[in-house]
Amino acid sequence: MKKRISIRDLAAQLDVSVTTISFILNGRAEEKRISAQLVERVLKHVKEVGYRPNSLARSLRTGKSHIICLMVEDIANPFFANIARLIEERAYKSGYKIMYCSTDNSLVKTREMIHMFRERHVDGFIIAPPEGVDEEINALINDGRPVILFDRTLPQVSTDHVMIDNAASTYLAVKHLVAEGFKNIAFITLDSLQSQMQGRLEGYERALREHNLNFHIKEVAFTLDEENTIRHIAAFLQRKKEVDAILFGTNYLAIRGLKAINQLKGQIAPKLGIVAFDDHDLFELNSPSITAIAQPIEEMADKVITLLLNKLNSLNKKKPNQSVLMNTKLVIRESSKGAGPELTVVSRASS
Amino acid sequence: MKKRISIRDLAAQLDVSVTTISFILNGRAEEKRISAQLVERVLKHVKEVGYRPNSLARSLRTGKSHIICLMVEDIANPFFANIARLIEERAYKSGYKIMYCSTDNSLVKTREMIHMFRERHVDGFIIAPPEGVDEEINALINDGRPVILFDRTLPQVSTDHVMIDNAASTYLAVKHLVAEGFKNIAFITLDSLQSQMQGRLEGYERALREHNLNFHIKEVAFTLDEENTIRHIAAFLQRKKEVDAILFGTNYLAIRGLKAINQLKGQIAPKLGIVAFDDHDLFELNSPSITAIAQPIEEMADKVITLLLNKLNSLNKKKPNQSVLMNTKLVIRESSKGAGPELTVVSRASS
DNA sequence: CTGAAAGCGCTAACAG
DNA sequence: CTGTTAGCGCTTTCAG
Repeated sequence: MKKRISIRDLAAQLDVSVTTISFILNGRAEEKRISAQLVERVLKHVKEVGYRPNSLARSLRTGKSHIICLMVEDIANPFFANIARLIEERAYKSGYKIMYCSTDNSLVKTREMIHMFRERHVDGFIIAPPEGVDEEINALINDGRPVILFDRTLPQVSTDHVMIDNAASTYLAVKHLVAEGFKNIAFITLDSLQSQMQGRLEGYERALREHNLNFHIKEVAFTLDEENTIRHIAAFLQRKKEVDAILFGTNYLAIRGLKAINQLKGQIAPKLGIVAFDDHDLFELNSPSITAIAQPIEEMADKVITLLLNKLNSLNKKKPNQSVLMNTKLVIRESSKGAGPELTVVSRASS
Repeated sequence: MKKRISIRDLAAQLDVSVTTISFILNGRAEEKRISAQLVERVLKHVKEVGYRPNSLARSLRTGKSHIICLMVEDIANPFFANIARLIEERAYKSGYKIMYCSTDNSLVKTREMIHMFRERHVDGFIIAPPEGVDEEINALINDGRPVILFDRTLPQVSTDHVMIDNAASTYLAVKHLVAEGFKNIAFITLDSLQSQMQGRLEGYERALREHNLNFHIKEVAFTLDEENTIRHIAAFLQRKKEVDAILFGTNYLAIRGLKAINQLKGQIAPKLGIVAFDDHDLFELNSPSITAIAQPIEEMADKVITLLLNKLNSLNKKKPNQSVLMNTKLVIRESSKGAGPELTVVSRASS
């Protein structure tokens, strides 16, 4: 209804030029040697009429928006939701707003999103990228828009990264299961070539090889819905009766796997060792409580936003890219307790 | 690096006026009787050079943005994360993008957010509002920006709503617990005056009153962190030894409550009846599995986005406001099984 | 069918 | 210190 007030109206009402007002509003009064009393008069009036500059116009003019785009695989996934929350909080404190969106790991959707955010002059990007968007992301970087990648890398893209040591995480988890006496450790993962999943697979295989144990790998199609994932996992477990422990590659695979195991009660080994990737609020309550590889979510969020703000504040100076590799923590609970520890002790600690 | 191409460049390259290109790009070629062959030439070239109109400029000019703002209490809360996900998906299919943000139930933050989104010409709002933003939201509505409220109402605001029947939900949950033989049913809730929490409280009280049972209400401060919430709940349960069942007012209270109960093993009644508000992925896996009041998330997301799109498509026609009240579903699992059903059967079914 | 031109609201170079 | 003015890139009216 009511027409928004513009800087022009303000100028007319105050009998001052728009330039002056613009300078005052942008904190350049001193620099431009505008009298303190005028500054005060303007500020007072601005407050009275509740004027707020149109940020769209400002953005169009300056190319800046104070908005950061956060693209994750699925905002309903607790890992991403929590990290998004923390990033939003920290960004907000530094005067930035966050626009987030889910990529669904879809190349097409991600491309479209990148385009649309770029058009809207988003200042920087934090992305957990699907495979294949290397080109678009490079275009972004060449365009001078800072990009931080997290959770996974992209082969062709060179920029700041925040990652966990996936291979070391699964490696140590498997060692733990072996130490607990498990012999036939399965790895239930996704059929994904993404770097983080490949890393997890690598750690699993390396640990098994070191102990001369057999691989039991089940790759679930990424596109499968919950119900079908459960069915596939259940079928796998029924077929592989020898499996005595499972390492799950992602948080939702673990949950779906637990449901599958639940349905199979009595049909499979009663005391299956279990380790999940990503911790979960309810894992400690489960019986048995579930051992999990916990990602350092707070530190990751912190690092990601710090790196981005740094880049944002030193746009022209080409700094070398930083690649941050973080350690996970194996939270040991009841689900990975085995018959008893083996005697084999291996001293190699990291990947 | 590379300068973005503008409609002006296009016009020069094609030796056609910007107007013509603009019309063609906006699908008004026919209406403006532009020759099919010219249309084709332009479209072909646009595709070749990969031109994409600057949506910021377009937005500044038209006042539209094809962006919807979704404000929830906390995007890391599974209920909100899941509904956000569904809304995003459906909006996306209709050509709208979603910007979401968490309000933290903070009045100040919410106000600021509303201002900033309004400035950026967001087309419509979907809000789960904190108390006290009535004024800002009314300003939005008066400004012609469609607003849909969900999860809770605001006393002073009249617009479309999507809500569940909170009172009926807790009422039926309590009846169920009573039928299972529980006598001292506690309600652990927030110290919040928000409509949805008040509704839940009301249903609880009504059911107890009908059965002449004692109230056992614990209001946890909204601002408490996880650890302290657990401590408060534990203290409450230790003090009230007579409590034999608990109804939790929100999903995270239920989780924190379960953790408290877990810590108190042995110190309190071994077989506490439990019902949670909001279902959760892992509730069916818990032992005992947890009975929950499940909100119809998909239907809610559907309804919310449908209502908003309707409003968006008929901006001037003032339609009467729609208030949608949805039913929840009590998913009965092991945690609410009591000693045995009582003989009392009450026939009133809804609130 | 097409072109010129007027803004949307703001910033900032330039000229007093 | 302050005002004029030229755009940012697009849509749209109005006049060919």
